[in-house]
Amino acid sequence: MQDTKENILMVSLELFSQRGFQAVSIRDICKKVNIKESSVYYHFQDKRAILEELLQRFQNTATTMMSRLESMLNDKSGPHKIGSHDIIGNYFFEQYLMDDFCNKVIRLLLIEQFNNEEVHIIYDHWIFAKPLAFQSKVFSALMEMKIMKHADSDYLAEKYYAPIFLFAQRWLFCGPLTDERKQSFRANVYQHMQKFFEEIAEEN
Amino acid sequence: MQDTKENILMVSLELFSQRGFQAVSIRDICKKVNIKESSVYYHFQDKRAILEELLQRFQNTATTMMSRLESMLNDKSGPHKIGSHDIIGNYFFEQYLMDDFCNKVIRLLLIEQFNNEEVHIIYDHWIFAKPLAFQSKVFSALMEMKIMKHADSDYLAEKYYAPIFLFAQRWLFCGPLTDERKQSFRANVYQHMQKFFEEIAEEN
Amino acid sequence: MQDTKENILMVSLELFSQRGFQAVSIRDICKKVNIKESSVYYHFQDKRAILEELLQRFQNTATTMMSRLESMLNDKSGPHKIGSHDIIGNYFFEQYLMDDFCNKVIRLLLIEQFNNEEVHIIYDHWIFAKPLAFQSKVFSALMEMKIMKHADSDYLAEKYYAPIFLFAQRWLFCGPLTDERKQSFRANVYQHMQKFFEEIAEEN
Amino acid sequence: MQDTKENILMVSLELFSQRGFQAVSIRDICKKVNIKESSVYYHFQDKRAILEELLQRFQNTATTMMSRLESMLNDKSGPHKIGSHDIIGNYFFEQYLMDDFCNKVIRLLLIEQFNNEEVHIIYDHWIFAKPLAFQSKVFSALMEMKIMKHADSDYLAEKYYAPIFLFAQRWLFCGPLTDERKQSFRANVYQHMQKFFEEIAEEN
DNA sequence: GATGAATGAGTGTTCATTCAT
DNA sequence: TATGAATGAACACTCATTCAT
Repeated sequence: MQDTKENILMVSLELFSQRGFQAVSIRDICKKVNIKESSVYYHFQDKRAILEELLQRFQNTATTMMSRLESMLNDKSGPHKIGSHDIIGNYFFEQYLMDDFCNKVIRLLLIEQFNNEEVHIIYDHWIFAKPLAFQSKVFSALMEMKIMKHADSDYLAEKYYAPIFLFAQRWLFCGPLTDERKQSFRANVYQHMQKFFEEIAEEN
Repeated sequence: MQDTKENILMVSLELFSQRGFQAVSIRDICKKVNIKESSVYYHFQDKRAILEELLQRFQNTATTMMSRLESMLNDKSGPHKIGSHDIIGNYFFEQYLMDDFCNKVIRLLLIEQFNNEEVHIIYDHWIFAKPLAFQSKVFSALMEMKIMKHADSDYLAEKYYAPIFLFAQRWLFCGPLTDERKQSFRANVYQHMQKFFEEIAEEN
Repeated sequence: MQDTKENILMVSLELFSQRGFQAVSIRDICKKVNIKESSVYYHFQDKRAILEELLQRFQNTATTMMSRLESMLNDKSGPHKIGSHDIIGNYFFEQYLMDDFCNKVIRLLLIEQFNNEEVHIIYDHWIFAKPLAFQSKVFSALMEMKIMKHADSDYLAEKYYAPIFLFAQRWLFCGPLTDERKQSFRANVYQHMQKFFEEIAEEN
Repeated sequence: MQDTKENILMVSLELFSQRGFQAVSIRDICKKVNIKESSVYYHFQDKRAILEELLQRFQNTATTMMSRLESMLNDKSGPHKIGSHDIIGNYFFEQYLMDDFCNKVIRLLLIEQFNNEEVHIIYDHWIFAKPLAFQSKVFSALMEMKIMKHADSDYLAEKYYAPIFLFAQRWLFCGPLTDERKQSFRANVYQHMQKFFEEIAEEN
């Protein structure tokens, strides 16, 4: 029933994430969805409303993902598992950075942040502020549990997250999200994580 | 004489770096340059040609900057100085990432890389491949000179460059390039560099 | 039951009388009636049919009003009373020119007469031909009854009706029909009528 | 040279005066002018700007006409001539109410006054306020010159102007301005003026 | 060097209307 | 009775570009 609206959203996201919001025309979207242009306006007030619904959905998804991760910090074994990267790998990499929907929205945010202050704020929050803050909390927890040597957890979070961010930018937010690129990302990122925790272990 | 052409280029870059190539119209450019739309076509074959001239100039600048850095590797004291970050600070940060012209082109590349394979290649080259390769060579040189403990120089380059990249993205390639943002970048990045070299020193 | 149809008619008239037929959209009407656009087509064949029903109702109302006035001419005391303006004031002013429904239709006729020959004929008939002819008959009756000096009754009707028409155009068919405007109209028009009959009386 | 702009204005006026501003499309105008729709936007900022230029020109014309009439009041023989209707006939009837340009603008004002407060003000000024005030001044002048019996000049102006207005509405601002309609107007209006001045003469 | 004038294709959006439910 | 969903045609307007001057 609400197929058409969903199709419009998904096609729009695909195109917005490639060319940016402005450069995609309603005609472009409709050609791909196979509807007439006027039909779009039954489902959305205007072009902008398509963008806004996408951003809203992204923020809901990201919020859910993050609150799942944070709830693990309260489990006894949570911080361990997060350290040993199963969890981060599953939630943050597979279901967020490499998830088809989220990946496209993040590209879109990346492009639109210069145009649109609202977008810039969302981008900064979900790509920098939130992940860094979370990682810092993880390290604090590990320090409290005496698993890690006491140190500046913010600085550690940066050291830990910066390569993840770099690999993501280089492999996941450049051209089309192919399986090869995902593989390159995973290889780089898991190597980094392993070495990072080895170095920490040595220090103890 | 060639004032008008220069004005067109600079105004175009300003706008392209904010909204992306497609979303800027010849009208927008001309309004700011204070000429009529038809006049653009005396100086440039078409809109695309403006973009291409900008990309060409950027590549020339970047090439010059990089070859200056590389020529230092052959000086005896070069690798030292690069390590002690005067040089990187001056050439790579001040005259490249934070230079008005280069900063704007890099934003533009960031936006256009999804649309335009040629642009993606330029972006990847000058933001990832070249800086990482150069840094790796610096570490190799330092290792050969026994100043650094022998290790995987590519991996070290990543560890060194990733936070620089992250801070650049976060502070220099988001909204307008203000003095406050430049200062945030410098503070973050110099702290990282200092700690990085301290850690290396400790290991020796 | 037929509430919706009635609402559509009244809202349409309101809007048509302000902006003209063409400039009012089905959407505009439906927004005010609080129904969906498709619902209109249950009650009316098309947009034009709304207009036609309004015109029909107006003509019925105007016919009734006029035939009431005319039937008084056959009463002995009718022409007297018409002369002494109670009747005209009540029927022609209050229940016609200043009646909410009729006033709006007349505005609409005024606007649409240039577009639509049918409308022009209705406008001319009910605003010029009928009132002038009726007034002429009144004066003829008064002359026959020796109450007025014999003269050209058509010319007298013009002299009598022209200021009424002017005041109506100036106060009743310009912006919103406010109480102040009604009062301005009444003041102007009753002064005119009084002076007119005084002058006639003097001549006798 | 500026032929195209002039053509756009004249064709627009023709159509606006028939259907009203909103109901005329840029397409309609261009079809008649024989240009492409985009060309309109070289000459005018937008559709509204066409209307505004027409209103401006009308106001200039009307101002000129009125100031010519008023300057005659200061001539000794002016008020006489105005009374004997040569002047009014030439300036106010032939060059204003029946002038092709002014006639069309007045129709347009008549239609648009309900939509547009600015238009309503212009209409009221040039159709009611100004002509009535001028006529009142003429009568005052004639009274001072002892040519007319002293009386309420405002009231006389109304009596004099109302039939002119009625005939204008009935013959000049209904359908197309044909020669027959102009003739009907002239016949009605000159008869009224003659009788009006005869009646005044009798009173002396 | 620069512009006045034009244009064909395309922009987002609104229109009256249809029709199955 | 009313609506959800769709549509073809039209809407005002912008686009990059051309070309004679």
